[in-house]
Amino acid sequence: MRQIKHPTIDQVELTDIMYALADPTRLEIVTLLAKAGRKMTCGEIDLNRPKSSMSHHFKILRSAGLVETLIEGTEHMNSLRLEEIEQKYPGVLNAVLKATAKS
Amino acid sequence: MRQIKHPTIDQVELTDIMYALADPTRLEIVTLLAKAGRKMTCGEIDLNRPKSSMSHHFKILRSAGLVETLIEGTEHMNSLRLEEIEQKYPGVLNAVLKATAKS
DNA sequence: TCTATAGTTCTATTATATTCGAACAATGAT
DNA sequence: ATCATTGTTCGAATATAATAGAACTATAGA
Repeated sequence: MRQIKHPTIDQVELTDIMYALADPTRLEIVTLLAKAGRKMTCGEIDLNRPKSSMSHHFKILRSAGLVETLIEGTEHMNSLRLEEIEQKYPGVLNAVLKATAKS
Repeated sequence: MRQIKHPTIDQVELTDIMYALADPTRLEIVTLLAKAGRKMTCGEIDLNRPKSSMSHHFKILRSAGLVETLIEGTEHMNSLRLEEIEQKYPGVLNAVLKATAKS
């Protein structure tokens, strides 16, 4: 079962995270993952956009180090890399999530 | 003395802030302003780029609500809108500044 | 093996951003 | 008035990103 490659946390730049979160669709994906607090498939995160568009956004979230995707069968299980990011950039992601949680 | 218009804090979207901070040049401007903790002219913030490029980045920082620019004579005095942004998005900007302060 | 499912990758189109020289505007000083 | 200073705006080139249909890959199940 071939898995997707992710950046190690030390490869993650702050500007990568900012860039990934600058898109409303991606911010919503991240918010939904945080609210759920569990792994979710791409299909579960339905924002009324074509698969290819969603896949594009997931790819950017992964390359920014925000999301980890594990392949399980035909499904891709996505989760936030919250702890790792908090370790490297304390408070950043949590503050963003606190802000999006209100709306 | 005609002043530049800025968005009110309630007009500032989180994605605007993320977008503005996603550019390394702009993140550096914001970091320098925070470190200085005072108003700075555009000229003081010398990142070895042409005036027009710097002006462009300041414009985006202003439109994102991150920077306030007051015209004083021929100089444009820039400052971070830290308190306002902290009020609306608690922890976000401070966490980013804490991250950039280390490097 | 055939089929369905989940998601990626390819490709093209369109939209946005970045960069920076040159021209411009506003102020202050001589 | 003229000139220097500070920064903006314009314009055009180049680069990067978003969008989405179509083809493709990998796995699971019948």
